[in-house]
Amino acid sequence: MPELPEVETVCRGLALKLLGRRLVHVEQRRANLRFPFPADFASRLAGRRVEAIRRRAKYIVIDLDDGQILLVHLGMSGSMVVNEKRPALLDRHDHVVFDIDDGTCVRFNDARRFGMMDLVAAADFAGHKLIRGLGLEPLDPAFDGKALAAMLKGRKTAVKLAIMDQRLVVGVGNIYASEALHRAGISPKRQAGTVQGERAAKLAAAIKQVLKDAIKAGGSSLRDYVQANGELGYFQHRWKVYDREGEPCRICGGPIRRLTQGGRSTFYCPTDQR
DNA sequence: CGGCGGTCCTGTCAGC
DNA sequence: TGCTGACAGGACCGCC
Repeated sequence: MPELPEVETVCRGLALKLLGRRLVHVEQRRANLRFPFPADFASRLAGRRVEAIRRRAKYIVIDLDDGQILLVHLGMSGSMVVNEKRPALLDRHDHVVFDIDDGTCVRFNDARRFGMMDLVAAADFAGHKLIRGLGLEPLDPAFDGKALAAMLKGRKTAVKLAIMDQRLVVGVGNIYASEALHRAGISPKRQAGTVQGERAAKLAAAIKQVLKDAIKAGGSSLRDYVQANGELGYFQHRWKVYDREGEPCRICGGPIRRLTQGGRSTFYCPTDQR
């Protein structure tokens, strides 16, 4: 899925198009994504004005004028596509279509359907099942070496799995986990609890930096990601290690290695990461 | 509580 | 060209 920088980019793109606008019509085109849609989903959204759009972890959080919040997760393959007009032909994976009061059209497209949408009263948001257990935002100043060391302390799992654990720190997915560990010079296999002190400070800084760089670049993307503004031409990031198995490390020139952790691919340089 | 494996679903690509 | 299996950005859930 889009990781934190991609979700941030989608939020910013959606805000440009939707802030202050009304949803004149919403079409829900199937009964469920990852979860069933809430009851009367489309009718509860029709006529609502968008007051704010923000991000929490990898969730898009849309405040509406009646005190409801539309919660959206893009899953692995979800995207928001904005068009000036509603297209004559929809894609088979366009699951929700929003018609906006200025005539534009926003479609939620998600081939794998690991994404989700829910409607929640603003007062119940913090206690929402999917929100309440989330960890620290990595770009929050409170997320620093000390905070990271405290959350990793005593953990026997590999550090790569730990920094992808949304209960500890949010928004770091499979790509940026590998990238941040390479930047920090830490092996993805290292036991999480041993990342303390200077190492933790370095890793926290590296996580912040890889995320910031990607946000600055407009969000990086892979093949089925479409920016919120609907433009194709998506950004090709030059990863340092991700998806570069066998290619030369940009630091030492040695081959990048791949391994499997928690069922997912990890990429790293065995020379520079310890 | 921590840690691990299974699971949801479709699309794409490498290899035969 | 067609088939098959592996793999793809997530994360919840149940089990030990």
